[in-house]
Amino acid sequence: MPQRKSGHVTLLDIARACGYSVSTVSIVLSEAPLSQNVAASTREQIRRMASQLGYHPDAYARSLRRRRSQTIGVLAFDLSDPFCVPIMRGIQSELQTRGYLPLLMDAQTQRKLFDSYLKLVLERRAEAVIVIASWIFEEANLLADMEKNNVPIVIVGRDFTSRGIASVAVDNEAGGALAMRHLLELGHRSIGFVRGPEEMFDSEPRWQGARRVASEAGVVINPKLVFQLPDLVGPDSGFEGGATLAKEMLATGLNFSAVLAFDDLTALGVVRGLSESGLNIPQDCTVIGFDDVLPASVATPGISTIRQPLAQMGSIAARWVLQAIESGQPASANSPMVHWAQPELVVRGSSASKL
Amino acid sequence: MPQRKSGHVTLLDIARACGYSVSTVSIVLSEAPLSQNVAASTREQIRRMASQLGYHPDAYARSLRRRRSQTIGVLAFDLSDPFCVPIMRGIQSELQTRGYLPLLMDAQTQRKLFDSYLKLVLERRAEAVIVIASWIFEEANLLADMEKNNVPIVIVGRDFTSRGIASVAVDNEAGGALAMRHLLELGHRSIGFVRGPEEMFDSEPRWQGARRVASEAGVVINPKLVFQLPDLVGPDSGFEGGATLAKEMLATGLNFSAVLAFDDLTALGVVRGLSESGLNIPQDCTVIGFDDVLPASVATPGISTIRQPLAQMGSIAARWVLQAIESGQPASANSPMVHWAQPELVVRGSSASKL
DNA sequence: AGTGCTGATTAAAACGTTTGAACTTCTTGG
DNA sequence: CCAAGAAGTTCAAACGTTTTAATCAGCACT
Repeated sequence: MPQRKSGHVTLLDIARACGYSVSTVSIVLSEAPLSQNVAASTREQIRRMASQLGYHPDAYARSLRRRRSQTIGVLAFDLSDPFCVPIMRGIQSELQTRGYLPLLMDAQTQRKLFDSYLKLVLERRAEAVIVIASWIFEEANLLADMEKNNVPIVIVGRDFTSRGIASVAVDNEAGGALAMRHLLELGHRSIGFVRGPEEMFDSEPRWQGARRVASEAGVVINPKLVFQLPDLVGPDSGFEGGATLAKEMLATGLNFSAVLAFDDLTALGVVRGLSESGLNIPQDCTVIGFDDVLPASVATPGISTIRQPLAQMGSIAARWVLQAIESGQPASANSPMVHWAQPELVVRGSSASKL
Repeated sequence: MPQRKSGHVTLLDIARACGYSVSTVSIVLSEAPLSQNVAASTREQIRRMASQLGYHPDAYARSLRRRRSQTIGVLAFDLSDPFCVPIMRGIQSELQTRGYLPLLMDAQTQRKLFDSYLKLVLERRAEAVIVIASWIFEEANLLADMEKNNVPIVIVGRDFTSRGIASVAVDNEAGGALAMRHLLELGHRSIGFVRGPEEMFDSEPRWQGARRVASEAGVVINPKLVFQLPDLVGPDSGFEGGATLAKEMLATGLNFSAVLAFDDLTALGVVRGLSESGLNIPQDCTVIGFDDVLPASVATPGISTIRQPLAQMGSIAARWVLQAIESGQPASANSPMVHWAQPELVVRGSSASKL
């Protein structure tokens, strides 16, 4: 075991150990095109020595020289949102096959942290950035700082094309429509709604979709049964809100046999609120959510929901940034691209036909 | 805007732009001790120019030169396990205050991926590694490769001191005891058990703790009511298993008024199984889980559970590796350290007294 | 014997920083 | 008037790679 000063084996160590130059060793170990010209015996010897000494190339030195970090920043606004992980996995598996490393960061819903990570992404010379916007958030200067250093950006979970950023998002309108159609097919006519908070972008189109389908079917929505979550204070405040509003809904004294909730956590909140008031789900009221996160499937009854193809969305975002890197264009070349992912209805125990 | 060849502003660019040498610029911008000797006016000028050009120091060049990556590898075996995220946050907030960057990696339960990330950690010259072992996993060679390059390791979620690795884990025995005591205090005497799968380390001590408390109270456990989950095929197969075993438990025809489940997902499975067989929770049967993950709290009824102080565990692990780095010792100096985190009982709607 | 080729190897420069030592110029005390 | 600091700045080497161009031996052809 050679005495190394800085704790890590370098090319030089190997070169000395087997009597070749650093260049040769580098060429062999990095499998450069030139390595075909290196004598097979030499290659063999170098490789053996490398693994014997436990050599691992220094990514810092390599990236510095190659001027490529092979790294993509992935900035999640709130990793504790179960929504994020599948997206990340989609990204990760796409990047991996192409030899890129995702540099994962969790802003923990803190804007300050988000900013500091943005700086970090620049310092670490990430070749592109993917932002997972599970939540509300407004970042105009994000655009400024990144675009200036021409680092391609794609945002997933939110349509930011109006700000000139390529976006991958679920087709909320279609999802809202899907949910409404399901309720109508079950025979429900008096339906309560819990819309998302004002600040949440997803909310409006979901509502639009639901309303469109209702009016197409000639069903009127009683505005007294339409509630809206207050602005969120935390990632899981949808649950509390759902429970509270469900009770308010009952308090109106109006009849309803189904509730369409903004998302799964809200739906779970609604179930809680209704249950605490003595109702049985789904016998007394059908409840449907949106997203299809884990808690929706393991609750009893399972929550019917509109599933987002999260992994797929992640992998599209990844493909886009890679493409942008390779073409040298900013991802938002002329007119920023947008992909609307198609959601899917998942029927579970919280659905029942109207008798 | 100066024409830069490689897309990024360097110290040289700034130096040229304001007529000083690279050294001076470096000294100012990196706030080296020498910068006190630099004229205030010079400092001012350099800083202004730097921010005007949008300079961000190159982490690669810097780390190369300083021989410190300021990076800690954080290797999660399965990020989709809700268990991981709070731990990561604990780690992250601890590291952040000390100026380290967590290099987050998700092995997605794949051993192959895990190995390749281990290699990556070495290449990226992480100064230490924290492994989040949410799941079963056996890595003897982990030790070999890391320890050889003397990178300190701490594992959280599992006691690996027998392999010479510092570990932070919950005190499962105490947790099992806590759960059992809760059931006894509610008056339950006939209790069913769903133990964790053979391969899961956590399972045995939880069971020991529960049994100890039972025998101390003179309560006998009917072995016919003790079930065990089959080996897991996926991270959420605990749910399926719980549902199936709950039905088997009913099929024994034996009486029981409470079930102690291995973890929250299993408990949710049990609730599902019992409900499908027509029982009401908690009136007909109390159910308690372990971990306190999100789905347990938002289900209706909420699942009583034993909470692990996950964030705290993460931050202890982080403190340990930092300490190891600073002292130059491997974290597992002589005898590897172990911290047993104390769990806490959380009572929710799935608990009811025996009438 | 010179030319050109091939096959194997290497020297040296570069990537963007940091840093110990050196170099000025200026002050101050003797 | 000189020695000795101090203040402000710079030189140059180093960190571990990659890569271009060069070297060198051997060999075949005119």
